[in-house]
Amino acid sequence: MKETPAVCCPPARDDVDRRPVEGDEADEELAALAKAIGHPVRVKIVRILLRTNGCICGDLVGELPVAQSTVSQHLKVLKEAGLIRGEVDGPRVCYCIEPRALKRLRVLVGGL
Amino acid sequence: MKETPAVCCPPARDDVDRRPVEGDEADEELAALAKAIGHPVRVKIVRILLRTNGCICGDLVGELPVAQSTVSQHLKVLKEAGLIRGEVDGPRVCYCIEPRALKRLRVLVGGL
DNA sequence: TTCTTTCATCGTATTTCTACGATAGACGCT
DNA sequence: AGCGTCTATCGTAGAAATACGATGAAAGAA
Repeated sequence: MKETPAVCCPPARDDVDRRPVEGDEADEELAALAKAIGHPVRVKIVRILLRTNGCICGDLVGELPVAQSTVSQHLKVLKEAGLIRGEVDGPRVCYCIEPRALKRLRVLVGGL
Repeated sequence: MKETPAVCCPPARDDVDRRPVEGDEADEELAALAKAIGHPVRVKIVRILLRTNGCICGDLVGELPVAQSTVSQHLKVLKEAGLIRGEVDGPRVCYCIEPRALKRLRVLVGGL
């Protein structure tokens, strides 16, 4: 009954995001978020993390057609963009989506 | 009264897009679209083209902090991603948004 | 035709991205 | 302590992105 650690992935807060949807800052923000998901492997990672919302870890490597170090790099890109979060769970690391960032991306794209 | 040529920018068709929202193809598609807007200057270009929906031309260069050749390159990226369209109007070129592609991007991001 | 304007393309330099294998650190287990 | 597992980081190599000035092609104006 312990398929997924479920250590991380806290329940999403659903408060309102008051940051502007356009302007120079929003442009930079949108560009950065878009760039982060601007790679097929990273799209897949996001999808996997959403699907297994109990957020898996290095099982990602098994699901993706690239080497472990490459997956780690992509995870780093997503993390630096704020789209995911990693939490150490013993010897492994549990990644999960940062729902606020994803929502922000949707808002910014929707604002176009 | 002829601020903008208004030569291109046909009225947007609003038929339904039946392509899947996930799967390998959708992943590639989303990654490509996201990558295209994954640069601040290109975000600005998209915004300008949306605002002046009568689609302007090289006035873009005046609005952006980069050289003419660089703007041209960014326009090429957006065009190759299918997000914009250019139509020759005498000596100048009139660019405008491809609404279907933008909608597709929204759908794909929304599908995450 | 010649000049001017508008834009794309070329050539180039610099930076960033992508991917891999190898290595090292952290942790649990024996 | 020693071992195996998991993951990040390093080092490297090749590809792609970004930016610029210079050049060229196309169209209208003189």
